Amino acid sequence: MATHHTPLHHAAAEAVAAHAGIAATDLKVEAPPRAELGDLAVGCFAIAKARKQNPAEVAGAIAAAFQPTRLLASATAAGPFVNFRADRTATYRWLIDSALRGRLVPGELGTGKTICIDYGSPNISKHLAYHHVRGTTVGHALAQTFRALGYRVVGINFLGDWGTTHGMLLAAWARWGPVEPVDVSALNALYVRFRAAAAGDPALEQEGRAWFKRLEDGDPEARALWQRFRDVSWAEFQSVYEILGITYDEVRGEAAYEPDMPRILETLAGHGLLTESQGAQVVELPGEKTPILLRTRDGTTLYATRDVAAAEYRWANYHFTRSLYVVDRGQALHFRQLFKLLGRMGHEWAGRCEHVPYGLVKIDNQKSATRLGNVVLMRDVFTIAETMVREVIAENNPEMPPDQVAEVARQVGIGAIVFANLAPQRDKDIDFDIEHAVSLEGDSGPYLQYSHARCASIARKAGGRVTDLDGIDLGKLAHDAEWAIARRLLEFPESVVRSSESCEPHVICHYLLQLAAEFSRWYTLGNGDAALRVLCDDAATRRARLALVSAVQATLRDGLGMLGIAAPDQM
RNA sequence: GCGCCCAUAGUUCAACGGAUAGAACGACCGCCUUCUAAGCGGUAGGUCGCAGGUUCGAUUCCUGCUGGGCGCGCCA
Repeated sequence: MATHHTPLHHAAAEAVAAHAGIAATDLKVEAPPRAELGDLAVGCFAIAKARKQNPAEVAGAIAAAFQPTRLLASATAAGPFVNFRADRTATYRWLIDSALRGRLVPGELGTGKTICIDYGSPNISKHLAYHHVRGTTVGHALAQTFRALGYRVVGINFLGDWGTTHGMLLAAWARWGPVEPVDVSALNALYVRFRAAAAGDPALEQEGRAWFKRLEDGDPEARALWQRFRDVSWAEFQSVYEILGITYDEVRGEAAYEPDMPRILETLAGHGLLTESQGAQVVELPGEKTPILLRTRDGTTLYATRDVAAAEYRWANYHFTRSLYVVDRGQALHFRQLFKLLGRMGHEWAGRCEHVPYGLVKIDNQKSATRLGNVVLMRDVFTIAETMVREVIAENNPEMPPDQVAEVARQVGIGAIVFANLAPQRDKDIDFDIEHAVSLEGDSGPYLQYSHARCASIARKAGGRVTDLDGIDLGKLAHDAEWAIARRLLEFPESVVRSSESCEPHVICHYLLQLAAEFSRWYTLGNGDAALRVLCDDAATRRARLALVSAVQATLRDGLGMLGIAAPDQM
């Protein structure tokens, strides 16, 4: 079952379906591997099999029977494939018009559907370390992508503001505090010191657990201190999210679910799911070697318990179509168990919950972790990236005012980092390398931004972007390099949809690299031949090319927006 | 020990079961009288970890193996 996201794909599928006695939606329409084969291809394997015929014969018959349509000019059989050639002028019109109106992607796909995305979700009182950038940028990219497709997105920051680690911090404060000023760095240092001391001292660990128990029991001193730590942390996190352009729709930490704990445990007991094991309350799950723990022998609740409450809250409030948890792969077991537990509790929506795992961000080939103290701060990496980029911007734009240089350096530096984290498949581990991450050459965020800036530059020189196609003769787009761009634009909707379905922002990253490359190839032709430039002498040709440039610019801007990357007009 | 994930060019990565496996970086050769060279073209570079299986067709799906990563009740 395939849905076709452009009228051309739809027309190609219909053309084959009409002669094959098969539904158009069952046919896959793809781009042929080489331009000389055609613009759209449909393989006849399934049809041939059903008819017990040779696929090549089927393709030949279908191609022979083809009647041109408004968008499709011709069809030829090549082996088992029917390859269609598009009517270029009609295709340009649809593509450019759609792109200019921001309607190239099917913006109605998610109408009436809600997607919850839990991402970022750091622990309070700890640094936002560089390795947090992966989940934060992936989650944000998914949120932006789903929004572009018309879904209602609830971006959730499920702050890690509860649990034993926070008891440890209180214990550390009681021992070594108070520290002034109270900021995340000071709290983080206190926590690291405590973990180091506790490593050889079980009594200290017990002290931490006791403090969490006090916190959970509502001890006023513990609560007041905890609240202060939380406020300080959130202010710090927000300043970093601002750099990334992220705003959350719901900031609701684990602590918010504290009042639900007794009810959750009662419900589980009521279902006869809860059993006792070594003093703890657990639930045995089918197919799992180890049970899921919901209550410690000290009587405190656990991550899993609060996750159950949060999942129920989200369902009750949002009735999501999908509820995504963008969390590192190391927690795969936890989520598998959590979702099984939700299912056993009778929640039919448990199947809508998905763990969206991502690989590690390693530093010098080592796993980075706050409790180990070997962290690089996200904020510091941003600053370094910005600084590295600023020189290049200033050098290449001598007339640009200093404020603007600083602003663009920020956009490009951050864009480089974000892209570097999004471009590989989620599953892959990333070894952090600032030189590579901030590289301005080759496949990178800045390459995309640069391509966009070139489009904007042309439009500036031409006196403005094209905003509608009235009076423009798109038949003037006669060069194959221009058509190559159109073919690529045709793939944008499918790429975005696939990216959303698989929760893989890298699909969009690679699509945009290809689009930018097609544009750059075309652009460079103008270096050798002034007649091939957008701003050529012939007014009609110039306007048609300008329209194409505007479509590319809009698509790059929209695509970068889905990735959470800024698209400056100059750089 | 058990479970999950990964393995493609020297390196970093693509390839929705289909047509001649593609980019980038690095190397080498070219293109600034350029609409921004942060760019473009070209050359060199691959037994798609190994062995089976399913299929008309497998880098893609299944099984086993090897190598690496991560995880496995009172952290999150």
